[in-house]
Amino acid sequence: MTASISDHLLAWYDKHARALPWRLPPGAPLPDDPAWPYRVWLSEVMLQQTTVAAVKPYFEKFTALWPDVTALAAAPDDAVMAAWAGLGYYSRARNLMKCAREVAVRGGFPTTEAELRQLPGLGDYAAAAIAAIAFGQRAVVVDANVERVTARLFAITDPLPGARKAIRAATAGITPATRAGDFAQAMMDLGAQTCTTRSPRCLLCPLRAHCRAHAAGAPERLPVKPAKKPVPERSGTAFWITRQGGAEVWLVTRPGKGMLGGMRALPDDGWSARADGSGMVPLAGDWRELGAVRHGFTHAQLTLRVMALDTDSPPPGEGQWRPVSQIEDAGLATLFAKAARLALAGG
DNA sequence: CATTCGTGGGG
DNA sequence: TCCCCAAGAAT
Repeated sequence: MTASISDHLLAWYDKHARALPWRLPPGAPLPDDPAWPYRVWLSEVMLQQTTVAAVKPYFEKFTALWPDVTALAAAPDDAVMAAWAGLGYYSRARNLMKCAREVAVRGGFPTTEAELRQLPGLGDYAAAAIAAIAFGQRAVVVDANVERVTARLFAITDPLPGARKAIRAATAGITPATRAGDFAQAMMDLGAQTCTTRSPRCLLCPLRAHCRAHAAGAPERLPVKPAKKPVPERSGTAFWITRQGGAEVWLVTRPGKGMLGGMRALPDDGWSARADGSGMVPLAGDWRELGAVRHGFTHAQLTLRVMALDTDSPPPGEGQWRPVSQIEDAGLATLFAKAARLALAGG
């Protein structure tokens, strides 16, 4: 039988695999070390909808602070949320803690795809990826890279998300019985570096001869994606409330669900992706207008006005005074870090 | 099935 | 500047 797609791809991967902090060299035996599945799991969660470049420093920080799942399970919530600050999609960090604690109680990660799928924060993709990469099991791993590569290989022209079933079936058809983890990572490397969204580098592609979209002449058109909805424009106000002449600032912890859920933050006027903030100040005083910051979310574009007040009276509600000198370590999401920077610059 | 959830980099 | 989107999951 002629060499298969997976054979070609694995041979390519053996030469061209990216070296990544959470990855073994191609073909390496799986370490018999509980820290190994932990690192695979941590990287997979961090990499959800997030670029490799963005993940790297966070992966290094997390593994230095918490080298294994037991250590992470024992960490206080606010420390984990603060360490995640800036990486985005904060429900991942909340689920990360839930998952770590479940895994610590049961004495280690489960090794089957079905069991992994039951853990918080692990969906179809991550469960398959961890089963294959961490435990060497044959699992069909489909992320956005694989979706793109497979749609092109087989010239699947049905638009997403309807095409997912066919894409998954086609991916299953080329997933090998052994080295499924390397195969998945090879597909993702290929998608990230060669079979890219806008201008695929077909001349460098090991699967060029197998690719129906390349043969047809317009691989960059696949997969067909649905039109995106317009992003609404929102406005809100954040409050930089200090005491002792600006030495300490009042920070709150946002509710556990919703935008920036569970994160330490500046108090604000209740803006959301769905509605503008009220614009009302939380306490009376001689407020100063410092200006505004712009911040783009996936589903809203926000202009956040920043107002400042130095006061001796405690603001209403839960919160705590934090030293302004350590604001960089307070664990603010990027939006509020921008607002804090504006305040520190004096408007 | 559609919506909600961040952020930073590249074209 | 603007738009696109990246190792998706939860609801």
